[in-house]
Amino acid sequence: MAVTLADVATRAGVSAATVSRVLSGNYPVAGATRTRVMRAVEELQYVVNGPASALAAATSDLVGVLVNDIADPFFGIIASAVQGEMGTGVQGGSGGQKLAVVCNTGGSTESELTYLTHLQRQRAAAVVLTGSGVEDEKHGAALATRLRRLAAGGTRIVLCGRPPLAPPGQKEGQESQEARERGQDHGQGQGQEQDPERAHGREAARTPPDEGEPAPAPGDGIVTIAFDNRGGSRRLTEHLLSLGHRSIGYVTGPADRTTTRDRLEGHRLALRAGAPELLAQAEQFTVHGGAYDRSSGYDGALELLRRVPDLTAVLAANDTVALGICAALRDQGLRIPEDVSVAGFDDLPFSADASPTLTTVRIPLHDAGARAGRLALGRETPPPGGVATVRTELMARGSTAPPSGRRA
Amino acid sequence: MAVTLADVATRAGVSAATVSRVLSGNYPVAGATRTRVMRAVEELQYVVNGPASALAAATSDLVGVLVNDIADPFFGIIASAVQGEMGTGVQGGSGGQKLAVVCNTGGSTESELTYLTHLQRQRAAAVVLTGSGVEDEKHGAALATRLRRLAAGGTRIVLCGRPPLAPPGQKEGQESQEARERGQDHGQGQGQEQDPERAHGREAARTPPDEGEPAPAPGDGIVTIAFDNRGGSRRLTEHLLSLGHRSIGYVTGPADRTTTRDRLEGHRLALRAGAPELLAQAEQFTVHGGAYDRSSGYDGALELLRRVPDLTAVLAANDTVALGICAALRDQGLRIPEDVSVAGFDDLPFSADASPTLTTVRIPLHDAGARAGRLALGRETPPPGGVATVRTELMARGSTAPPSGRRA
DNA sequence: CTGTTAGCGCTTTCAC
DNA sequence: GTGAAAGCGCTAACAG
Repeated sequence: MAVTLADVATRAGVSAATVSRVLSGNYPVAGATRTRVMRAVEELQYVVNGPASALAAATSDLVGVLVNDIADPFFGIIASAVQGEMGTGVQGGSGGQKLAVVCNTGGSTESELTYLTHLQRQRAAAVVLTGSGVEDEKHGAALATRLRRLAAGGTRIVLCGRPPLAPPGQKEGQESQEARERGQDHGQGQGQEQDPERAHGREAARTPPDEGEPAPAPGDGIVTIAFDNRGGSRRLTEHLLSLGHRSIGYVTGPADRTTTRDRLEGHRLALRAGAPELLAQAEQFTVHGGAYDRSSGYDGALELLRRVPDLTAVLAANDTVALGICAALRDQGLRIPEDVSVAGFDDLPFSADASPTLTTVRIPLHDAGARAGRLALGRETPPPGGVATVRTELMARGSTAPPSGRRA
Repeated sequence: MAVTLADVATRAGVSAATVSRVLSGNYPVAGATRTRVMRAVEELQYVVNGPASALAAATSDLVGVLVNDIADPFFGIIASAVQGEMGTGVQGGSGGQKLAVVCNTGGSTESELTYLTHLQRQRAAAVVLTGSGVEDEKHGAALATRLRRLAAGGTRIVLCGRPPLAPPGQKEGQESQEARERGQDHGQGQGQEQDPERAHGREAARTPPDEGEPAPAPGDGIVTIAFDNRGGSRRLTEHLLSLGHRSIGYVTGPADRTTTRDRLEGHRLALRAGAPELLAQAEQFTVHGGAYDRSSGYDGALELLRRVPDLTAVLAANDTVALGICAALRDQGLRIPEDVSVAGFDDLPFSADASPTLTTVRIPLHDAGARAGRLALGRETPPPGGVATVRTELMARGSTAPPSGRRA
């Protein structure tokens, strides 16, 4: 089990320090010596002892990636992109490569905290938290504290796909409340988001862009790549409205998630602007799904049909839920989109191949994940204010069409 | 960044050794002392330094999970199951929990080796290699050597979804060659696999089952959970044959993968047994896809249609490829299954919801992954011979039907 | 350019 | 039961 640095040193006839220098490569060493050392390494099949070097150097090459559900392609794609930036690709070298640790929280807040502890134990170089956060007052505070402590300890923190942390002193949710208000008067619903950044205008204005060196982000150094869920959802509902739908159901994601809230808000904003008369009965048209999964969509659609027999369109929390909705509708003998239109969210790979092809909102998951990865490595300058909002794009496809008045 | 064991010790008025004992819990400590220590830990927000303890204890709590493509649900499901066994769930404790590190190799052999090095550096407690291995003579040897060295160093190795390593002295591929021969006369094609274990009969016979203590597996201690790809594929083709198809195309996965080979073999076995006259033109009906992805299916189907205009059925390397095939077929104005039947493999979640629902072969990915996880932790006794083969099940659904003689 | 010298923070005998 | 002390294997100043 052994073979240590010292063994290599002896074998090569040099000191341990020299071997260390050769291996880490960040120090001048004579060519001949280097060769000799390398040969000894080869012969002895020496492999660095990670823990020992992490201890001595007080740094580790671990980067944690927290995901809510690794079996869900939404997270798989992001995780894959993050990892793609770690440089452990084909280049085989031994340079500054990091090891991305994908941690599956299952959406549980405790699990999230537990993993954070693990990563803190390992003195992780960075942590990327992906996807929807949980909207719990208590957890939010605990999480924020923990993250800031980690950041203070030198671990880079990147949030990807969730809103930025509320500022320290501030009450949970207050920030988003404000953004919500502003949301009402932004965008005219013509597909193109005018300025997603404005949703976090105040944050963004706080500090001027850092130029040059990949510096720690402003404020607490925690960087955020948010998704414009609200805007995308709004445009999606506008699309339905413009097709002539007036009986639009909505199957949401889990109640306490930021993503769920934002998407629902976007939907309501569109209604308010384009068909305010529908707002009164909004609750009746909304089913709160228990999870971002297929069965949640299946059951939700059934419930919706029960409540609103003349439904002409259903919006889903995401593409997977939409698939479940489609299955339920079909089982009820309804055709898509002739009888009922269906739309998802995320534009996962299977959505373009579904039958009919699924209307949805595209989030550039891969790009966002890659950027998060670069940020985590400090290879990219953080956006001004530490927050960037990623645009989303309406993908109008075959599963939505004008209502045909099947019954009524 | 600090707060060390010593700080806690001082605060609690005990020695560092005592704090260590309290924290690891595997040593008698007076109740009062324990309480005092715990309080100090709380107050100081102490978090163990992983590298330091790993160095001192010469063990780590990392478990590596190598996957070919984390964005593919096939791997996501397995990884999720493995991680589910690590016990980092809600139980929050600090006991023998392990941290599962999901590593995305992208199917690259170098990347696989690189990750193994990283993991070895970290002195990982176990490594789980999932999915199809690459059939390269050179790589196979390098990988086997590396794996055995890791195993010798105390790291548990589990292969999940790929065939067992060839015995040390033996030539690559020889083992499977033999199994292949035997495959020809096993099973009468009636859906139920008679005895998948027989495929590795020789291995299995080598050593009697270990009872009692989760002992290191027999032989080199490397445990394998293989999937019965060949049997499943065979039954799938039999299904098509029994529906009356005689013009069956096949879009394979990447050429050098064990999974690709096994599934193709199963297909050929079924043909040989049920419709030997088709064997002669088999090559013409086979398109070698470049990857396990959608576009590979799309392009493959187009090519197949070009070669064989009167095609009545297409088999896909997996479900994702099948989706691409469906898309291509539809784009050509063909109906599924009326004009052409399509079948996939794996039974990923979306397959049951596809339209039409996809005929495929189910692999119990979650169960297999969970078992691999338990094996990796030494919480389950290895199967006799160190190899278990997981059964696969034909899921006949809506995408396959008798040929209708659309044209001829 | 290379060797020497201290630790990094924790675990673990070995005494008390 | 608890403390003292000796490293685990490596890195990072310092000297040469």
